[in-house]
Amino acid sequence: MKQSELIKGTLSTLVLKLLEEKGRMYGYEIAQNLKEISEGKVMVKEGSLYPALHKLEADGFLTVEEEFIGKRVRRYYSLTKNGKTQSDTALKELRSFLEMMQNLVSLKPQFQS
Amino acid sequence: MKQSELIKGTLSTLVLKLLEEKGRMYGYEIAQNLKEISEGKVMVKEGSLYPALHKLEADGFLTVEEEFIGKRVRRYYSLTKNGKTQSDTALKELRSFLEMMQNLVSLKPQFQS
DNA sequence: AAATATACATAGATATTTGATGTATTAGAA
DNA sequence: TTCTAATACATCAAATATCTATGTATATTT
Repeated sequence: MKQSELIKGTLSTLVLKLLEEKGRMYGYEIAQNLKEISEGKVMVKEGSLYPALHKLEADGFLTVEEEFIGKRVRRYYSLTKNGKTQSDTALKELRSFLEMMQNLVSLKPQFQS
Repeated sequence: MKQSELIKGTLSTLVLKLLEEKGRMYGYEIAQNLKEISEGKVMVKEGSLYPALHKLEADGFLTVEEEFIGKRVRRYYSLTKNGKTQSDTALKELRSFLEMMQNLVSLKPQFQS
């Protein structure tokens, strides 16, 4: 099992969390940020990130504003009201899941049936 | 994001861990055990579990012994030597991943760039 | 001038899980 | 005793999410 395979199902939640904290980010920035704060462990690929952003937008969780930096476009994303709600829900679920998994992988034999 | 979606990529590792602890289990037993120790949160479906077991067997990580309980067959699985190694490796990776994810979802704004 | 970094995008391949369906035995409740 | 639920295996089609690869173009650094 590759480390990268484990991230499945968590990417959009991480994106929502980042946007909740930073307020406004563009795709490339999100990828760099995830890489930094995970110390190189979360290396999200463009083929994962951009479709994920498009889906979050289509689901009504993000709004986008295009800005030109010189001639190059940047698509800045922010949370909608529903996005804020979704972020809180998803984070709660993810934390609960992580706690349970920690519990499962650290169970000592003597605590089992 | 459904809780159940988050388990992706972790099922075979959980199976390996259970087998390492219990020594010898059959499929149905594994499913029940995961359900119990996760307090109903991990409800592995047959369509997930049996293919996963077959794959682990095909990869040389598990051996199987068939036993008849009355007329009903049970397929008991155990770790091979490679399976033991794989179990240790996968658990180490999973624990490291969980630790990192815990860190990501609990980061306070003031600790970010 | 060339190489690297920034910044977006999509298509096809891959992997895993789910839902649905199937077969059959056994145990317990009505 | 008959019906239901639990036990125990299995497979297939569909859905989902990610990765690899590829593409385009601008900006910066060497």
